[in-house]
Amino acid sequence: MAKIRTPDQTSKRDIIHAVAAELFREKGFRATSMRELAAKVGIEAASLYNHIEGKKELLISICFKVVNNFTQKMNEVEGMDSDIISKIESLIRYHVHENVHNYKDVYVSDREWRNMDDPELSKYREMRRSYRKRFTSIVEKGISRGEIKKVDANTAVMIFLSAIAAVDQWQRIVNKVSSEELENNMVSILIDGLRK
Amino acid sequence: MAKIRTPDQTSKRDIIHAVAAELFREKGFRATSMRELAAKVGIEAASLYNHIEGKKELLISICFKVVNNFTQKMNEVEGMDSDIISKIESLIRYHVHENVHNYKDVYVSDREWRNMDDPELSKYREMRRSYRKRFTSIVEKGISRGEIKKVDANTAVMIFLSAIAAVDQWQRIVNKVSSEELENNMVSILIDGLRK
DNA sequence: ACGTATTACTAACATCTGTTAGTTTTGAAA
DNA sequence: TTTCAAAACTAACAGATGTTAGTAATACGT
Repeated sequence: MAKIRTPDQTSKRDIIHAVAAELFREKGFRATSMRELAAKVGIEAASLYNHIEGKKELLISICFKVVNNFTQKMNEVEGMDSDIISKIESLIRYHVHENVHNYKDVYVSDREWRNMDDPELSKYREMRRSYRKRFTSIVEKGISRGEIKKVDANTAVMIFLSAIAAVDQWQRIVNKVSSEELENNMVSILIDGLRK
Repeated sequence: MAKIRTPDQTSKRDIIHAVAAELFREKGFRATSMRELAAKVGIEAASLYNHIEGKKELLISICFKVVNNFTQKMNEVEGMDSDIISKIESLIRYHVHENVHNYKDVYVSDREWRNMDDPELSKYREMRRSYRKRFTSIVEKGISRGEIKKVDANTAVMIFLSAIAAVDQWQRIVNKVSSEELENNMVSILIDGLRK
């Protein structure tokens, strides 16, 4: 026999997934062709199918990798023994961190998930919905405990998630300011507002 | 001669543009076919070309309509004789209003502009960049006047714009809460923060 | 009612798409 | 060196795409 499972540090499959995330982010899922992806990997389009199952599978894999990470973080935070503001701060910092250090996958998951089909589409939507609901519950608990002023919890969570999701669009800022500084700025503005 | 310029209240061209915005929003520019657009208008695909120049022209028209509106509003606000917090509040309220009442065009302009080509693409990017810069300048003036606490102005503007751009994704909230209530919630959270 | 500009239609084009079939090359275990 | 699975290649498919050409229907000013 020969060439049995070469568990290279980075398999070609992983390379393809990484390049796909890069292209999906730059041009969008639909605007990225398998021939273009293959060229960037350095092989012919047909050869991709020795490593992956298809174009849609690439998107599904990226989207669920991201959403699983956030769900896991939410599990951690919910189990924390701390005040509500600290929990929210933890979540904001994690979002910023992921959007800076894992921005390709996160961006694709945020912007291109519409291109999935059922049943994955439904499952993905449900996971996102559940995440937002858990986030909202934390804010509401903060309000009832008096740690947070009375605002619409849904609106607050909407602001957090969308503001953070846009971090990667502002590459200039990310380049100028360090990730940590960015986290601090966002926490300060979101939690304490603008007014002096 | 016959059929000279029928200035109907809503020309077929306007209808096509409106339906296009609806489809581009729902499925994305690339995923929307001219045959699908035509079917929703009630004609054949080829007939569209009696009214419009092509698919790309539809996107260009939508994107610049939106960006021109925001630029005009910025002109107004810059000319206002009021304190900085009021100016920012005006901009936030205008963004929320547009995102609720003109959400199809705004969404397409925000999310699908990548599908334009040069020279429109460059011009569009420059207009957005200019708008953000002017917004940032307002925040910075607020800081130097002592109306606003010392935050990174770029980060603050990023939070505003992205948070507001996501309003339309939260249809449940928009449906439950009135546009005015939503404006008030967002102004409160963004300007005064969460902490009690 | 007539004439004509507008608008709709059918048919087709050239191109691009994701994917499959079949074949050859490659590279490590034996 | 032999052997054979892994992985590359070429060629082609079937379908969708935006758009054009050519033609028929339509509706309005006269």
